Parts: sequence; C-alpha cells; structure tokens
Amino acid sequence: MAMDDRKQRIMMAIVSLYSAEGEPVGSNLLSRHFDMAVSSATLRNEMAALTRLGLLEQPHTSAGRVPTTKGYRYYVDNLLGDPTALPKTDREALDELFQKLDYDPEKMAQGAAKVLSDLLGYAVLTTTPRAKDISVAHFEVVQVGRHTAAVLAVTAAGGVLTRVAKVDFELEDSDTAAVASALNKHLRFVAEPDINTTLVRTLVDSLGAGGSRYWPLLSAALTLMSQAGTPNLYFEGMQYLLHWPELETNLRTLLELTANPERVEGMLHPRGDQTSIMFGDEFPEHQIPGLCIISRHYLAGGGQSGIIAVMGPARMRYREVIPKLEYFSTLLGKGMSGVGA
Amino acid sequence: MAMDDRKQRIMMAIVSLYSAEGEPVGSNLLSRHFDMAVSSATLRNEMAALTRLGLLEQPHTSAGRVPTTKGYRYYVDNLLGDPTALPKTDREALDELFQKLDYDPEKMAQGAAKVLSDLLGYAVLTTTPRAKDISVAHFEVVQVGRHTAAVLAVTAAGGVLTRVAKVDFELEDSDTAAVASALNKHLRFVAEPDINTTLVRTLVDSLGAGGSRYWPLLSAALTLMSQAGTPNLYFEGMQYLLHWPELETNLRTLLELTANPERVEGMLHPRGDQTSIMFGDEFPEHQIPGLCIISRHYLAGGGQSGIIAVMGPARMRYREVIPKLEYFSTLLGKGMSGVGA
DNA sequence: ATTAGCACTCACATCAATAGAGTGCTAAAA
DNA sequence: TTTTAGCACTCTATTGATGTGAGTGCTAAT
Repeated sequence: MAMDDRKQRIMMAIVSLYSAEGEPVGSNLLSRHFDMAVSSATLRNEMAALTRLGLLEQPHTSAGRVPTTKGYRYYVDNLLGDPTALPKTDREALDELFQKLDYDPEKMAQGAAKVLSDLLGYAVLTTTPRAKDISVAHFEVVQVGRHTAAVLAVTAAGGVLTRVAKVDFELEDSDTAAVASALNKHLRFVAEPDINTTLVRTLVDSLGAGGSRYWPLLSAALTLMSQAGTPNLYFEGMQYLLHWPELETNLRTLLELTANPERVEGMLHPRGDQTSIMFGDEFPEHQIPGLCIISRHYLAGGGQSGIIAVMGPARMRYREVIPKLEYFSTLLGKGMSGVGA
Repeated sequence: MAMDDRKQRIMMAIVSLYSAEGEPVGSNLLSRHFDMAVSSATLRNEMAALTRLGLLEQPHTSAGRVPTTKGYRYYVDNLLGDPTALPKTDREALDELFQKLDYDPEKMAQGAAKVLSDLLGYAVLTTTPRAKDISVAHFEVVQVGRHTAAVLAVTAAGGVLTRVAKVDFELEDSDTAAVASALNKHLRFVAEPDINTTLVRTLVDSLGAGGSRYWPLLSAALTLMSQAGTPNLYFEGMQYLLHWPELETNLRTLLELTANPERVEGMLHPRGDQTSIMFGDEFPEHQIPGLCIISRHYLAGGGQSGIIAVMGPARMRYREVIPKLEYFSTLLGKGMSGVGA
C-alpha cells in the first residue's frame, strides 16, 4: 500500500487542521473544512489505511485521528516542500530586530534567542560559535585589584572571555605584562587537546624563577581556553512552551533540560548546512512526546559554527518558522563574521 | 482578643503541619500529631478564633485550616524567632560549595544561585553587586580584529565587563592606546548620572581632530558604564517551583517574570542588613498567591551591594532556609570583596 | 472505486446516593 | 470561667448509573 497522491493530500490536511485546532481530526470535520471532492466515508477508508501505515493514531476508539511521530516525520520529509523565500517585509523586520543586538558574540547569541523566541512564540536555543581546533587568538592581562587581575582571551570569532584570578603578592605592571606576553607566546592558536604537562611546564618556566607565583593567572588562562572551545548555550522563551497542553506533562523534564543545557546540545545534530527537524521521541534519551526541535548551524567565519534551534510542539507553524529560522541563521553568521573580520 | 501563648503555639503547629503535609490541618490531626494537652474541641474553639483574626482560613466548610498570608506574616514576624546558628557541618558544606565558584562577580553570582537552589530545592535569584554612584574603576581597549576592538570596564567590585565595537578604519596600537587613555582620563569613577553632552564632547575633543572616528568605541564605553550601574540578575532552579501544586496555577506568571528579570528586582526591597520575607500577594503588582520570597542584601565592599533571594512556596522550610541564605550571603560578600581588594 | 447507511464503541457530562472529614454549637463537667 | 464530650450539620470527593454525541468500521448499494 503506497502513499498515493490523495493520501498525501489527506495527510497534509490532517496535519494542518490538527495544528490549527489542536484536537483530533475526524472524517466529517475533514471533509467539511477541506474540499476533498470525496465523501467522508472515503476519507474514513483512507484514514484507516494511513493508520495502518503508522502515520496516524487515535487517542481512543471514538476520537478523530492525530498524526504520529512517524506521520510528522513523513510530513516534514516529503510533504512540506522547500521553504518559501521570505517576503521582503519579513526580511526587513528581521533585519531591524537583528540590528539592535550587541556586537559581542555571547550577547548576540543570547539576544538572538530572545528576539526570535518572542517573534515566533516558541522557545529558542542558541550556542555561540566555537571551533575545537583553533580557539584563542589573543591574550591580555589587566590588573583589577591589588592582588587580582583579569585574564582576557579573544577568541577566533572575536568574542572576549574574561576570568579574574587572585595571586599571593602585590601585582605590578611588569607582572601583568610578563604574564600576557608568556601566554601569547605559548598558548595563542594552540588547540585545546594539544595542551599537556610539557607545554604547561614550558609556559611556567618561561616566566623565570618565580614563575609559579603566577600560577593562578596561568590557570585562569587555561580555563579560558577550555571555555573558548566549549560553546555557551542560551535558552530563551521557555514560557511559550506552556501554551501547549501536550507538552504540559513533560514540562518538568523540559525545565530540567534548561538547567543542564549541555544535554540539550547533545540532542541536536544538525548536519552541515541543512535544517534538521527532530521530534521529542526520536531521541534515545529524554523522550518528550509532542516536542519538536528545528535546528541548524550558522557559519560564523573562520570555520567556526554555532547552533540555532527552535523548540515547540510537533504541531508547529513550520511554513513560517523554517524560513525565518534560516534567514536569521544567515544574519547571525554574517553578524559574527563581521566582528572577527 | 489577643494572641495568648496557646494561640501562638497552635499557630506554629498549624504552619508546621501544613508545611509538612501540604493539606489543610483539622482539629483532630492537630491534637493527635501534636501533644497539646487539650482536646480537639478546645482546639476547634481556638482555631475559630484564629480564623476570626484572619490568620487562618478554610478552603471550604468541611476542610481543615490553612494559614492565610496574614497568618504567615504573623508567623515569620512573631513566631519564627531569631535564626539559629548554622551547625559547623552545614557551614563547611556551604564553604566547600562556595570554593568551587568562579572569582568573577558575574559568574560567582550566577554560580551561587545555581548551587544554592540545588541545595535548598527552591528557586534562587541573585544580582551582581552594583553601586549607582561609583561604577567603572578602569578602562582598557583591546584590538580584536582589523576593524574591531573590545572595550573593557573593570568595575569597582572587580568585575570585568566587555563590549566589542567596530570602526570604519584599520586600527593600530596607537589608536587603542589613545582611546584607552582618554577613557581613563575622563570617565574613570564618574557616576552615571553625571554623564552629559559637555562631558562627552570633552571626551571626543581630547582625542584630537579625528576624534569622532573613535565614536563606536567611546559609545561602547558609555554603554558599559550604564551596564556597570545596572545589576545583572540570575535566576536559577525554576524547575523546583513545579513541585508545589499551589504554585502551578501561576506558573505562567512566574516564567514570564524570569523572562523579564528587572520586574523581579522591582519586587524585592530588602532593607539594610535584614532578611526580608515577602509573600506573593503582598506585592502591588503580579500577585502570586502561595509564593514566598526571602531576600537580603550582601555587602561586597566598596559600598556596593547585591541581592540574593530564595523563591518558593509560602510553606517553606524557613528554619533551614534562612540561616543558609544568611550564611551564603556573607560568603558572597566576602568572596566579592576579596576580588576587588 | 465510491458512498450511503447503520450498528458499535467509547469518552464525557450529568445526576443521585454515599461516605467521610471537619466544623460550630450546646450542655455538662471540671 | 474554662474545658470537653456529644451531636447535628455542611460540604467535598467518590462511586455508579445513565444518556449523549462524536467518530468509527463494515456492509451493501451505486
């Protein structure tokens, strides 16, 4: 039994109606609200066939049909078609929202998540662009207090990470200068996995006899390097997930995910330049039925890339969300490349 | 009708039982679970009196009693007594948790919120210490890309704020040095309200004829100054608020509060060195019945102070939360003073 | 291949009856 | 005067019976 043209049209109609109403779609509603040129009895037969195919299911015997995850999967893979180009007015609106964001990659990523989530009415997740191999392009050491100094790392993407450390003696300008120069000499453009005890020893030794006094500052620099290789994750607009009753049951799981953003990141695997659509029960762990995550990479120049993702119910406004997400991801990419250029 | 000793004991027992069980307390349960040396009939009379006083209420006629907000208010103001000193083991546990936090004030504040919320099982909110009058102690300008530079502001509390800005020409070392020195000359220790057009003009002019070329960097510095005067707010452990059914109704409001943290800050007015306890329907706006917010200032040296607050149900484990909150706030204060010292 | 018709299933709302928890009041006891 | 036993009363929550309606699958006619 194949998916002939009519079955496809019916499938689309059911997804669309269920998205709009949020209630199981029966054969009558379907034939009324949607001119199928066939009777409700025929629709019933077709719907029974789609149920046998595993694309639809019934909450209970006397209820209408609801798309299964497999049904949504079929819908987004085969029926959704290519995303339409965004109309000029929408592009301009997004451009304007984007203009207001900060230049700094961290703040830009967070601001983008907030802005996009408010625009779409779904939760949005972003990560800052990182590359595992090249991380810190430049170090700087700035005295903050008598015994404390901030170590700054400028990432290849143009972001600035800071960490404050405290030493046991009174700092002078020559100290910070020495540390900064040592850091830039030995750790600039060093990939994180290449850090080993030999390198660290060389670093400490290069500061002369009293080199170990500076250890807190050096250690801060090493921490920053690992931070520079680990993307930060921002999650905004969670309150929008409350709108949908089908997510309410798993709200707790969702909130706990927010608290451990690393886990969320592990669940997202968009490939290359593609927009990936995943459903909540397609994940090996943390199955959250009814959830849909649309994610993609944005390219931030210098081979670095970050993730931007929309989280909402499976019955999402795909036709609106996907083009906007894609356009926004190009904006983000451009914005961040511009900073590092 | 005054609050004699027995009424007070009954009030305490009811708050305690209701906290533990989460269900209205009846006269039988009360006399059984709590040796009152009086019969349930006497308790009924007393409970009726407490109801007339507005300290208790009944969800419905045939239910037990539940403390009203006024009742909780009376409890925390008159019956809770001074917080007991924290046992040594608890202090050490908190010390250890605190040790692991970052030195940077922003990260310390956020980490403290997370750690404390996981410890207590309630949501925790922190702000970074700020003072309106003195804000930025030192500026630094670091080149990030060919056309971009990061402006750093070291706050009086020892925090580091950064902002990246882009100019129209290729930057050289002399540029960043000139801008940094101008910023430090004119904006160091300037209070935010004292910034006016005259000051800004002086700043631009001090950079010579082409001073306006640097405007994006100067503007970034001004933005940082306002940022340095505005505390950042961190809100962690929201998932814990789901445990309590009485908050579930207002979950939406709560989540929206998180999205606009400024509002939350407006709701907190702890005075001086006191621990303030406020209930959800004591706020003029955003009434959230059943909510309790325990907040206090922590003093971070240099006259700067931040807020740390615990949010949970009105039936909170006050005797545990308050000492831990207070101890943690002294830790935070010390930790942040140490940085700036 | 399609469709009208129909018996069937099942969730949901309504209603009545019941049990149980807790109260307030009265009158007796301390 | 204060406390307490006793009791009628109120109201919620639960249970079970009943009816309604939406939606289905199947059969037979088109």
